[in-house]
Amino acid sequence: MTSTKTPHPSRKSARSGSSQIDVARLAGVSQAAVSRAFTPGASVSDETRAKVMAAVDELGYRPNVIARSLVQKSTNIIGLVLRRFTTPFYAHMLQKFTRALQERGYWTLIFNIEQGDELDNALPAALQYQVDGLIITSATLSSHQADEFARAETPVVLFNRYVSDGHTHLVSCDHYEGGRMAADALLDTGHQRLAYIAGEEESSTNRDREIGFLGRLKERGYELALRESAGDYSYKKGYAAAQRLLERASPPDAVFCADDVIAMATMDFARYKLNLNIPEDLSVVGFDDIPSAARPNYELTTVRQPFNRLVDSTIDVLVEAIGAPGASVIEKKVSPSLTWRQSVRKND
Amino acid sequence: MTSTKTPHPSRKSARSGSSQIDVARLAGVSQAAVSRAFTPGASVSDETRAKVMAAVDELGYRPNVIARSLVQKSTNIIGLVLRRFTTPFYAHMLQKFTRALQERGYWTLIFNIEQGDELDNALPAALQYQVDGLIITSATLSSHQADEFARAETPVVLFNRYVSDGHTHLVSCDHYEGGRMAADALLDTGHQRLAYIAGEEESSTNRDREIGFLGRLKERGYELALRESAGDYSYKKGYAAAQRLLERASPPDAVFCADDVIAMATMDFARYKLNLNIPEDLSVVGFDDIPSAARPNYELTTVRQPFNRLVDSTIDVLVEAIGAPGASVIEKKVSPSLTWRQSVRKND
DNA sequence: TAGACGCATGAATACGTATTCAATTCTACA
DNA sequence: TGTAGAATTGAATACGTATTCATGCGTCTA
Repeated sequence: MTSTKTPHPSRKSARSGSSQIDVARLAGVSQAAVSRAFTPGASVSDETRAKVMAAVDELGYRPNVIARSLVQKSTNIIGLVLRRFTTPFYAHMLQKFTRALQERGYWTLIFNIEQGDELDNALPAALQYQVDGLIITSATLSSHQADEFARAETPVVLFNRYVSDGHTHLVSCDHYEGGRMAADALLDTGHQRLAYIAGEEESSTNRDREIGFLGRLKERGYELALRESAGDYSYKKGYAAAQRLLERASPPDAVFCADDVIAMATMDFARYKLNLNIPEDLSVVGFDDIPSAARPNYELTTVRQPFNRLVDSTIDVLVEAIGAPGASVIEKKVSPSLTWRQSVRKND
Repeated sequence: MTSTKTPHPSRKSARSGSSQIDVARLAGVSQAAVSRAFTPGASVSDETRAKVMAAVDELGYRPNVIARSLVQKSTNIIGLVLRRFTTPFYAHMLQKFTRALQERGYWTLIFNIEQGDELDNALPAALQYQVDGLIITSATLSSHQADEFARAETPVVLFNRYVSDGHTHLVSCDHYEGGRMAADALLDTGHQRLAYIAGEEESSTNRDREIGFLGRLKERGYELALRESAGDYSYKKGYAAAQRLLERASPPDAVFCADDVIAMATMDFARYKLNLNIPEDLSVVGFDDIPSAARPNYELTTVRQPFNRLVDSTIDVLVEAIGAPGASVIEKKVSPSLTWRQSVRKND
């Protein structure tokens, strides 16, 4: 045997500090022992564990989660696909998601898909990063895309979309039912000339809310008097849509807005540009019940999406799917409720 | 023996689809060839690359980034430590950060540190996940913590903190200068009785803004008449602070608020509860220039933090530090500017 | 006291990739 | 046509960890 054994003087490992091998050497044990000292259920004597931990402290060793992920085939990372960061509803969602996931031992990897085609970019990336699961908001999967995740056995939950393809888990607020609630709220209080301001036309949430609203109107023998579209869920677009709507010859006496931000914009335009009083001259109903809807200058009556329940359910579904791969598809629909405040006139 | 040896017929790799070895086998080449086919600069003939890609398509193979990260010692993941998700300023920051990082080929791993001690949780996790770099907002590193990152050669940039310890990169808006601008704005327009409403007392941004404001007042022979503290940057706390401030016996004629949200709350309280006119009866200056500050019902005059420049600079610094480890510490201060709107009375 | 059994341990291996190294083929030029 | 040099290739190795397997040891029971 030609000894020499590739000397490689003090290589000291380039970047990630020290490894379990370094710790093992210093502690006078095997690398396996070091690994076991960090593995909860493993079989290690208190003595070697103590030796290991002493060496760990001396070297400032930290486990390399990437290496662990490679062998365990689990990263403890959840991918979160998101498109509307600055909208209050989604900002709160993001906050809740990251917090709740952390409490369950997961970290959140963000995929921003605001630009047009970025979903096609994000999904492969999520797969390549071996995320343990994926939450998709404001987007839908093609069946081909769903297949790819199925093949990788990576569970996906669609958040606030309801396009039952029988392939992807779904957790959504019942926007359709929410639209119906808005209709009832306005009809029960005696309004006659109803309008709807749409948000993003392509989004299924917007569509479901509108369908529910119109359907309920028809059921009760009414029909929609006026319709405007903001185009997206921004304040600015909402404000412009409100202007187009309210400056018509015969304006509505009540308007249901696709979300709270549009509703707030509508109230602002009505009050500051038209000097209308709310709710005396115009009733407004929103959707979401974001925190600012409760501000004293809005006091918005709105359809409440049950925030925490939506997020918790989504994570429940995802975690369960991670634990039991191949189980059947879960579809959960969460009911909204109506939060009564001061933006609807009661003139029965 | 009773056991049937648990045959495990076609193991087929449990989770992550197929590997380069599978591709190699199918294409009739070596695993190294497959790797090279995916490595931009590598030496592969067009012929083998074609064979590889054909096999890739057939198997639906995707590179495992985790494995790659292990050998390359680089994950292309940036950690982002964040505390205030729902505050408009930080919601926009998050949006910009994820977008800009993606454009440079990085993905964002979120560390939510809203609970008290979670920074101590997040930092080790970031190190264990081998992030290529870390951006920390609304928090500061202890020198011990900074040392840990230095040892791991993981660059850290503190965002909007200015605590020069000579150890961590820093990118910040000049909040001190911003406070001075607010003072000048109010004094130049002839206000006499000035007040300040603080945000989160412990935050360095709040402190710097106040020190700048007070310092400039003193320089010009004035002093602060009244001070209130919201306690944090929420609308609710701001509203309550405004109430305490404005219901005093001799209220101010102008108030500088630690951020736009507090300023908006102040305006709302003044108008809806006290029937004051703004700016005739009370002038208000905010800080940040978030989009909603421009809404027609606020038209808030405010100190603008140069949003895009802050984010871009932060990423520039981080990327440069990743490319040149061991280089000297970078500290970049970005100047704010004043956005004039309608919430300040001009009575010179 | 012998045997059975559980616990601790280290050597070896696997995870999926990039990269070094040596060997081979190809190209071009004289 | 021969050869230097470039281009291509596969075998081997490394990255840092978890885990299997066989072994050694001590303890308990009969």
